Amino acid sequence: MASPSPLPRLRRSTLGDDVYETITALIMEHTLAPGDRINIDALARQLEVSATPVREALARLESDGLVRKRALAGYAVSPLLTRAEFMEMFDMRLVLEGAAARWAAARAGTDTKQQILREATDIVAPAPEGADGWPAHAAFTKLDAQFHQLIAGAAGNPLLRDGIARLHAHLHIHRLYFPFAQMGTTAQEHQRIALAIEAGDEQQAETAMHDHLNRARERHLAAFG
Amino acid sequence: MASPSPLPRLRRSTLGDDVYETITALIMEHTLAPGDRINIDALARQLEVSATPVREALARLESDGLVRKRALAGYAVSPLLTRAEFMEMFDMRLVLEGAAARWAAARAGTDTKQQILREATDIVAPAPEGADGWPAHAAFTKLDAQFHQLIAGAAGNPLLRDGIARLHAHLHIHRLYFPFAQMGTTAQEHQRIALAIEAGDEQQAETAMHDHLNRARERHLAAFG
DNA sequence: CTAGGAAATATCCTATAGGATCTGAATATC
DNA sequence: GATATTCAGATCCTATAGGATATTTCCTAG
Repeated sequence: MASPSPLPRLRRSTLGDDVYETITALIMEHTLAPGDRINIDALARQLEVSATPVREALARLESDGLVRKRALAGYAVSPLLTRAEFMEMFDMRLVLEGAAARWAAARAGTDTKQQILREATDIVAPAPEGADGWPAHAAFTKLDAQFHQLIAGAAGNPLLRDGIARLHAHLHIHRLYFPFAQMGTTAQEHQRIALAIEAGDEQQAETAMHDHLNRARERHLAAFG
Repeated sequence: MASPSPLPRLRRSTLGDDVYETITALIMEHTLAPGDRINIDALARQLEVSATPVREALARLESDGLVRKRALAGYAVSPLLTRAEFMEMFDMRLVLEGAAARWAAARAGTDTKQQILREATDIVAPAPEGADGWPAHAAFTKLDAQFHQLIAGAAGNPLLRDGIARLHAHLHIHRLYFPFAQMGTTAQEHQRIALAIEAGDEQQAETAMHDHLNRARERHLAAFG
């Protein structure tokens, strides 16, 4: 037997890391709903840890923008976006994801481009068991996020990828409040983006991404009454 | 006497907030240099606080990207950017600050536009006491950052402003390692940006900002050998 | 019934203590 | 001399305790 590859490090995380991930998930799943006060002591009891790692996790989440701190009064989940904030976020998406599409068209390798095309196609048939309504919507939302995340990664700039991820975390929290997606229309929009990226056409990729985002914005605006 | 306006809240921050700001300043001033290990206990002793608010401040700074954590081994100041990272950061600046210039041209009010013009002019005479060399460089760097920050604010999108601020924090850490600025050239570039913004010419504002950033990139590349 | 104040309780924040793990120096082995 | 092992001390992480502050509840006066 040749020399074995080194064993993977068994553990390089702490309780604080676990708590951070747990709280993030609680927020994403709306167990901690937007605007909710976060009771540190109660949460620590539920998680069966002391308040110390909970506080540290919340400090990180504050800088992530997912929670807000009021000194001496504790933390709360960041509220749902106002209509104005929603518009600002889409403006920012236009800037960042437009650039991501452009750079992906310029830089992505063949394998990645094929994967982007596959993801654009997969979105049409998201529900594996003929599910309908909310489960279909959830599956679609997940695939939509994967598609955008894939392009963000394909752009080849970690700062851009992280910036888009931050926006998507906020967007994800809002998914319960958005109207059910129009999957056919979105799929076509995704495919136009993917085809432009595959063709290496930077300008067309950006235009298609802008088109998609602007239409998504209009679709989502119904949630703001 | 009409009803008095409510008195300002006397204090709405905690020791942890103070520690966060102190550590940020230590990093910005290179008292904690890039790559340095951060000894939590020693730092807590120096600051005459317990380790608790220090750990919380570091948790926030981790999410800010200014420090990195290695579980069970503690924190270190994020290292200086590699050449590749520096290039990625400038690509990101082109995207974000290009958009900021465009939006500022479209949205800024007359007062703000005048202020932008003033700041572009002020950068020519940064040293109040005929100082030379490093103090002039420091003063220039500060005014340069103010100019960019002003435009980011004038863009009217808080997400964009925050994104640019994050980039600038990283850039600021590197200022000790960059060549002395060519103030005359930079002033001209700033003025071109400011004039385009004042004129409300979005495209020209973005082009001028791109031009400025690309030239700044070239000037700074000497620091990478 | 409403408003204001006081008291009780809960929560937040920080210091301290202690166990787990890491780091670096000293020592042993080849 | 180079490398591996051991060990002591330092450091990190988390739990606990206690004081400060905020929030909630209760009571009283108008």
